[in-house]
Amino acid sequence: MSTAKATYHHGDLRAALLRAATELLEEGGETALSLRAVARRAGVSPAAPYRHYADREALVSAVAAVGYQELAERLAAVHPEPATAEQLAGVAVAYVQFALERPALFRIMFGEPCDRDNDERVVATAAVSLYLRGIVERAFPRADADALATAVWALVHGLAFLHLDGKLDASSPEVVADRVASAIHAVLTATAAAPAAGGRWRR
Amino acid sequence: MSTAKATYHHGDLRAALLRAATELLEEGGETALSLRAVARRAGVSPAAPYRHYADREALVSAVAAVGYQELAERLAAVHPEPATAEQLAGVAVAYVQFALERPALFRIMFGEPCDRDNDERVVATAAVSLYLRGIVERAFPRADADALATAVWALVHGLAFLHLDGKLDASSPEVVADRVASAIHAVLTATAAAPAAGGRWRR
DNA sequence: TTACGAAGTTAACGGTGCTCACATTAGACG
DNA sequence: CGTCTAATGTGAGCACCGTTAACTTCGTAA
Repeated sequence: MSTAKATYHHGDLRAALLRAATELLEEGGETALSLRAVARRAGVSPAAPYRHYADREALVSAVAAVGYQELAERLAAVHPEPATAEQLAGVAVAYVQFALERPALFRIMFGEPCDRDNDERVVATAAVSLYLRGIVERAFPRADADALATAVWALVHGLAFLHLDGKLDASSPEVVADRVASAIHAVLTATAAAPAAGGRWRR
Repeated sequence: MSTAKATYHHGDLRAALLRAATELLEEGGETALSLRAVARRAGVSPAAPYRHYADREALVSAVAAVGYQELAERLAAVHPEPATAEQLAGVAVAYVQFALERPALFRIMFGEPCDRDNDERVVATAAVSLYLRGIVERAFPRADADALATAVWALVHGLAFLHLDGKLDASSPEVVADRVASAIHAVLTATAAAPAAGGRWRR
């Protein structure tokens, strides 16, 4: 009762809109996230949101931004400072599970063109990127950190999307976790499996 | 002049709709691909498409299906039967470049929930999957082919999306090609960069 | 030739994003 | 304590969307 007065204009729409939008997204997927529906749920006229968000895109971006934050927290919760390949795999599993648990949110975050001028978004994704880079530097100190961090992010990101799209079976969390872990294992030990003994990178 | 009669009902809508849809997608992105606009461009009433496609989703799926085919051809054109890590990298670059050249199409193909009951779609993606698996089996005969093929697809797919979303700089095709190649290189030689000499997978 | 069924049309419903002119009111300033 | 202003919410309205239903056209097979 301390939060909103509820008597005058509204209190703080913007926050209410953001919350309503998140709920609608969770309940009905991206299509359910219409500006009018959000306004309806916030108990306000269809034009009111435009006082706080330039357009639908801006509201969606705001939802995505909190999504990035939640993803970052989720990853950090797995291991504060992962430093081995197995811990890296654990983080990867968490990333994919996040995508599968909240598919609509994940698609909002990554599945559509992102307006570059949304600060929250770029900051948040930079955080994810840095976190991964840290892991890579600790686990593979002698590697090209930039390239490897990019590769790891892409690998994990791709696994998330392929599961999300039904390209890979995602019927149970266990099989997903297994597949993610073994994919990472396979790729990190691929050189050993190349035909030329030792499997050096040839050029 | 041999193709369409243009005198009677229409000739073959369905094909014309598919073509119009592809054009609109290319010109104005996903949002431009409305059933009404497609009908307009095909010179037909707004309700006509429903004789050939159950709903918008069905038409979009059809567009996606030809996208899968084109992607498959594009990859096959790089190397008919890639068998080394470098050739694999070449295929990866082609995959990412396809995504960047035709972003809207790529997003249609992968960026939204895919209805499982569209045969064309599942067949086409199976083809891509098999193609990659073949490469992996030839280049890394001693690896777990399933796991490694999955990992490679995910890696490449993730690289495509991260570039598409501006998470990675995609300003010029050259820097993209470089990044993709070195990411693959990095991940395939990661074990050698692990702290424990030899970099075996620990458990 | 006629009757049928596939393919196209028109009109309409409810929903959407967005804009503009207007009403209200919180809070700063005299 | 009163007043003015700028922010915030309203209502009506535009153009568009997907989808459906009832209707018309017309090639084709009996």
